[in-house]
Amino acid sequence: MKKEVRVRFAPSPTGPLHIGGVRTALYNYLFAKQNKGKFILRIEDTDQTRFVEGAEEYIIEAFQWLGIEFDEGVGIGGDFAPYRQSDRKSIYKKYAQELIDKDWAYYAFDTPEELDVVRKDFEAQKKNFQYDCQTRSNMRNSLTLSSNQVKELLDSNTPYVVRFKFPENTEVHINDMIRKEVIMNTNLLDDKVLYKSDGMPTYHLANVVDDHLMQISHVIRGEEWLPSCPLHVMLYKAFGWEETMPEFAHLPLLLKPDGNGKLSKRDGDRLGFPVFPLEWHDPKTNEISSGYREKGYIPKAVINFLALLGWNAGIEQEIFTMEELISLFSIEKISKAGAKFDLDKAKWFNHQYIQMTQNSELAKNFNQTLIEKGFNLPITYVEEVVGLIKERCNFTTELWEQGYFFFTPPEAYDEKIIKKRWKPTTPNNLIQIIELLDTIEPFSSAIIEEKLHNYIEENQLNMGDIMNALRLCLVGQGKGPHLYDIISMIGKKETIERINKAIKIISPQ
RNA sequence: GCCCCGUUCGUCUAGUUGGCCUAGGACGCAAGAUUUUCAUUCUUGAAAUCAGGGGUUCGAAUCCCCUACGGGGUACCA
Repeated sequence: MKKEVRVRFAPSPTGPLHIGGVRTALYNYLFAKQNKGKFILRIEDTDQTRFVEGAEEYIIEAFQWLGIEFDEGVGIGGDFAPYRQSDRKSIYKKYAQELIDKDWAYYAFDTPEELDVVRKDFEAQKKNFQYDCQTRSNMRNSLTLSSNQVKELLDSNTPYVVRFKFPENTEVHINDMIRKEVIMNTNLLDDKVLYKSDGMPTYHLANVVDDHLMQISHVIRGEEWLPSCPLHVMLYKAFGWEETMPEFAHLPLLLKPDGNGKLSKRDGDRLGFPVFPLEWHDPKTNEISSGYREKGYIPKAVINFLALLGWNAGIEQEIFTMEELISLFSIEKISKAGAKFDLDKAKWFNHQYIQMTQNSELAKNFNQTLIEKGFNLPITYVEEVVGLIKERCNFTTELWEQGYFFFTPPEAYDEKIIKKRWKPTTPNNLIQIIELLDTIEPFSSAIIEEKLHNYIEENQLNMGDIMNALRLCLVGQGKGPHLYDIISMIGKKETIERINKAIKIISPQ
């Protein structure tokens, strides 16, 4: 019988959720849904010194915005609660103790200061210190001290940590679903701290214990965890949990768009694109980092783009619904190399999704902006405007700059267009156009187009000059959708007013 | 330094059991078409001797080795 798929996303609440983390979560989600399994949110806050106010709430809100739902976890609950590691503090100690009792771990009394000294010493000799099977015999721990000494230290509340005791010269085999077999020798691995002197476990212990207790079937996480995976595998062995050990998949990293290296917060600020799903206000530094949501991205576009950054179904389709992603996803098809973040492609995806989004839905959000700006118009009007301008928007935030003229007259007139299209005869021609417009009934786009074209032809006027000058009057720039659509939308009265105003400002007599 | 992972157009990638690859698609770029404008859209094009070098083989982007380069790790951080 195949066991139930249970995967988890386990961020640490040290700040906003990085977009690479979003991708990791997405892959976990797709895998869980495809296998009719469970997707769990576990908060890994074992480092109390790095706790950041609001980070946990941010993470939950970000996934809500993205449309990624958890089945269990912080904020939802479930059979394996609690899901926050700080709330699980009491359960880890006995597991650390179990390892000590089984001789898979030991107490270490070396203080951070002492370790520093040793490290500096090694450095001076151009060597690298590692607390491992070679060096542990020279340190202050329960391996070198007598049991009486250890008992005394413990009884007198001397701070200690618990370290994993790697066996010497043993090969650890990892079966990674993406990279296949990876082998590492324990002689090169250090005796990682499992339990800290503050009474909290480290990631390594907590992660293995919780994954076991929560019956996690697959661990899908970033590549940065690959080097410590042998420790995790050994921990499962030490606990005697090999039978139910999850399968591992280590994802390639998201790289910065220019040059190389992990995508970081600074890159976003530097290159002008968000690295976080939602805008983040740092409570300590007061710094603001931009978010996809505030920049006008459609959540589905972000999902689609992210899914394809490191994974490919092997078909030429590029636009996928979440349902399609769920059915097509496979861990085996995840690429091994890191992927550079491509801003242009993200923009293209967003453009595609804006075109696919219903006008009514875009209008709902756009109307908020309009209300903030003091425009209160029927939603049907806003919907019509959206329909006319959305194809020229890459981001929903561009709706205003692509369509302001449907709501308010231009405040300025583009000098370049004036130079190119505003001739000495223009004002007179426009006055005639006004007279013509005044007679048009019904004032619909098609009729206006017909009448205007006829007029221009009959009077042997230059179509380009007239049309562009007219556009300048109404829009203020050489851009925008079909002029006749604009004219009919804003109405006869407004059109005529704008033409008169433009003539007055551009050609004052 | 040491350990691990990786390396196909500028970018994301297809290519998974070696032959249909004179290496395909998308973004971006260039040119053209459409258009009263800006976009959109459409067409066409340039763009990877598959990191380099050795093998194995009738035949390698695909298998093996070496080198180079890139990334990750090397904390009482996750």
